[in-house]
Amino acid sequence: MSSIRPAETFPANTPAASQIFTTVLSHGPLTRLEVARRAGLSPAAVTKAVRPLIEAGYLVEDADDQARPALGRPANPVRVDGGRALFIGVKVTGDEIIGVLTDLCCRVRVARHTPLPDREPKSVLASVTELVGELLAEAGDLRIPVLGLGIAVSGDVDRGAGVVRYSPFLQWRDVPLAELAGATTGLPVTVDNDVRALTVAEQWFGAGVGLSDFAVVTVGAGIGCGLVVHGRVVSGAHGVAGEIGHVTVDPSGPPCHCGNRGCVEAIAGDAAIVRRIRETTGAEVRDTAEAVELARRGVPGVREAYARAGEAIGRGIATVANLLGPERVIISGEGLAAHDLFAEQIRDAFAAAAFGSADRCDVQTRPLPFEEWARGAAATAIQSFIRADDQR
Amino acid sequence: MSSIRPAETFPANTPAASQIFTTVLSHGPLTRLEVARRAGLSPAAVTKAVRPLIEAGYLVEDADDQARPALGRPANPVRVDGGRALFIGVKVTGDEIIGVLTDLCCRVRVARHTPLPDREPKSVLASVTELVGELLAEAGDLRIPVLGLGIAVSGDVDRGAGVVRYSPFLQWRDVPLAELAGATTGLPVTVDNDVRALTVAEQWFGAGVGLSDFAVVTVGAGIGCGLVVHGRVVSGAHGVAGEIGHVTVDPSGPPCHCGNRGCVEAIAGDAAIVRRIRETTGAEVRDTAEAVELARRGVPGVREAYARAGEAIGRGIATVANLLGPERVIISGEGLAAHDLFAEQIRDAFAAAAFGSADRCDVQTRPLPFEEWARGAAATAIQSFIRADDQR
DNA sequence: TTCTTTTATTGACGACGGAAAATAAGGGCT
DNA sequence: AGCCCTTATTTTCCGTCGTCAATAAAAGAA
Repeated sequence: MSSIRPAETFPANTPAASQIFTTVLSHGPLTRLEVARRAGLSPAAVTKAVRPLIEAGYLVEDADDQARPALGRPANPVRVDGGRALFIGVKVTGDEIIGVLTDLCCRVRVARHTPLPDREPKSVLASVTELVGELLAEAGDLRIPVLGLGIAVSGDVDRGAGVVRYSPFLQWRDVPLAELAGATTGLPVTVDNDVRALTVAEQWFGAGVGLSDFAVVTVGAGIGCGLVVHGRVVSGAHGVAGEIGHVTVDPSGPPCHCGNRGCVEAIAGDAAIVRRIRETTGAEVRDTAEAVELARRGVPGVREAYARAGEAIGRGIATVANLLGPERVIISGEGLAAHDLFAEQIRDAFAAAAFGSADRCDVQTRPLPFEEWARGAAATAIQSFIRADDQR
Repeated sequence: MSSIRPAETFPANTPAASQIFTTVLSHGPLTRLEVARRAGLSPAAVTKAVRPLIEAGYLVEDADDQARPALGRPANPVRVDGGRALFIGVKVTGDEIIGVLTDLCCRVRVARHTPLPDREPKSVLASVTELVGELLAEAGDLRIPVLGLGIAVSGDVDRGAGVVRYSPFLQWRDVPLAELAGATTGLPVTVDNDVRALTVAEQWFGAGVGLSDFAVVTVGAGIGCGLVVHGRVVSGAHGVAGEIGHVTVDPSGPPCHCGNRGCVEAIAGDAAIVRRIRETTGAEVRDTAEAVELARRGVPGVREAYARAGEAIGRGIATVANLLGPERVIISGEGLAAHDLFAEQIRDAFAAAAFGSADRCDVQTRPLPFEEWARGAAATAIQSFIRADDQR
C-alpha cells in the first residue's frame, strides 16, 4: 500500500560498525587508531569496519596534512562525507512548518517555512508533503539522494511506532504520522517529540558530543527539557519526560494552564512574561518582541519580570541538576533572544539551589537559529538511517 | 599487602551468561525457553550457558512439578540456588552499623547491629571488621562460603574506585574504604552510596524487578532518591544524583541546612517535622517516636505537620515523575512508620502536581525492615560478584 | 502403539572481533 | 643513498559466541 521506496541501506550490519560511524560522525576527522581508542575496539576491527563504509562512500580519507607529528608513519584520518546523502527535517508548530535539507553531517543546506492553514492532520500532512517535495527538488538539483525524513512534533510521540499519541498543541490523538508521511513522500520517516529531536542533534552534532549525561532546556512559548542519561535520550515509561515546564518553583505563584500554580512555565513562558509586564506596569504589550524592547529601554518593572523568569528557569535547572547530576545543561530556545535580560538570574538561582557537587554542572547557553528545531528532526532521521542501537 | 583471598570466581565469562543468570535471579524459576525469550537469546544459547552454571552449583533444576501444562514435554525450570553462596552487607549510619548475612538470592539469614564509638574512619573500620568477623563465623557454621562484602555509606561514593569521596554525615573525605576493608576482612569489597544500594536491591529483588525506569524515595532523617533509567542506576556525572531532598517545594518555607528555604527535607525530614510540631504546638517533642505518638493521639496541630510533610514529599515525587517519567515510584524508609499520617497527602499532592501522563506512574509504599539498608549493600556485593556489565 | 505437542539438546556453521605479526610510510642520520 | 626509528594500518590467524536446523525427550491423546 504505502509505496516507500526501498531506499539505500546503510552498510553497518554490526554494532561495532555503527558505533565506529557515529564516533567519526560526532568527533570529526579521526585516525583509525583514535577511533579504536574511543570506541574501545582493536585497530584491526576499525580497519575492517571502515573499509565497506569507504567503499560505499559514507566515509572518506581526509587528506588533511597539517599538524602532523614529525615521527612515524603519517596518520590517515577518516571523516564522514557529508555530501554523500541528504536528509530532510520538518518541525510542525502551531501555525507554520519549518523544513530543512541537511547533509549527512546534519549541516543545513536549505531551509524553508510555510504557514499552516489549520491544524487538522490532513492539512498538516498536505503542507508537509508539499514542503518536502520542494526540498526533494532542491536535492535533485544537487544530484544527491535523500535518505530519510524526520518530523518533530510537540507532545507525546511514540517514535518506535511512528505515532503522535497526543499533541495538546495540535489537538491530535493517535495520528500514525510516520505511515502517512511515508506514503505521501516515499521516504523512510522518523517521527519524534520536538525537544527530544533537538536533544539528539545536540548529542550528535552539538554541545552534548561526547557526554553521556546532559540536559537541553528550551526557553520560549513553553519551557521544555530533553535529557540524556547513560548516553541515551530519556523517553519516559509513558512517552513523556523532561517536563521541566511544570516543575513548581513557587506554590503561591501565578496559575498555570496545567492547573497548578507557580510552574516554571507559568512564570518564564513567553505568555507569562508578557502578562506579568502588563499586570505590573500597565503597559500595552502585545508580544515578546515588544516586551524585550521595553526592557532594553529600561522601562521600570519590565526587567523585573525577566529577572523573575530567569530565577524560575535557574531553579528549574537546579532541580534537574540535583536529581540527575548531568555534566552539562544547554539552554536554548527562541526565548534566548532575551538572553541578556535573565542570564545572570539563571546563573544565580542555579548556583543557589544546586546542592553539593551539582553546581559543578556546566550551564551554557546556545543561540538557536530558527531552523534548529527542524535540524533536530533531520538528526533523528540520520539516527534512524544509521540504526544505531548502541548507546553513547 | 592486602591479603584478599582470590575468592571463588563466577563462571559467567560471556555477557549472555551473566544476563541469563540475572534473569533467573530476578524472575524466580524459569524454563530455559522462558529465559531465552526474556533475555532475547536463542534457546540453544541458554542451554549452553546454563550448563556450567549448574555444574558450578549456582543454578539448580527445579523439580517443582506443579501446574504443568498437560501437553508436550514437561518443562524443566531452573532457579538460583540461594544456599550456594553467602554475602555480607553493611550499612554505616552516624551512630551504629548494621550488618546482614544474606544468601545468593539476597535473603537475609542473619542480621546484627553494633553501636559506633565515633566516626573516625579507623574506628568505623574496626567495628565493621568485627561485625563482619561475627557474620563470617555464622557463615562458617553453615559451611557456606562468603563471596563478597558490600558496604553502604551515605554521601558521594565512587563505587568503581571503592572510595568514599565525601560523606557529610561521617565527615569523611576520600577514604579508600574498599581497599581498607578488603585488607582487614579478606573479602572482595564493594562500596556504594546507601540509597543507590537500596535501589539496586529493589531493582534485582524488590518492586523494581523487570522495570527499566523507576525511582526509590526514602523518607527518614533525610529524604533521598535512587533512580533507575534505561535499566541502570543513575550515579550522575559527579557522583551525586537523586537529591530529591533538596528540591525546593516552597521558596518561602523553612530554612534548610543546605542554605536554601523550603527544600523537601526542610519540611519532611524527621528533624523538620519535630521542629515544626514544637513551634506550632509548643509541645515538648524530643524525637520522631514521640511525634507519631502525639499525632495518633490526635493532638491538634501535630497531624498538620505530617500533612505538610506529605504534601512536600508528594510534590517532590511529582517533580521526579515529570522529569523522568518513571514507571513506578517506591516510597520507603524509616519515616514510613508514620505512613498512615501522610500517605493521603503524598498521593493528593502527587496527583495534583503530576503533569499529563506522568500521573500514570504507579506510586507505592513499601515498609522497610531496619536491616533493609544493609541488605541493599549485600545486593551490590552480589552484583559485583556477577560482574554484570550488562544493563536491565 | 503411534502420533502430537512442547521443551531441551546437539552439532555444524558463520560472523565478529582480538592478538600478533607483517607491512607501510614517513623523517632523521650517517 | 641506505639504514634505522617510530608510528599507523593492514593482514592473517584464531577463538568464541550465538543461530539454525535437526533431533531427542517426555508426556498425553488417539
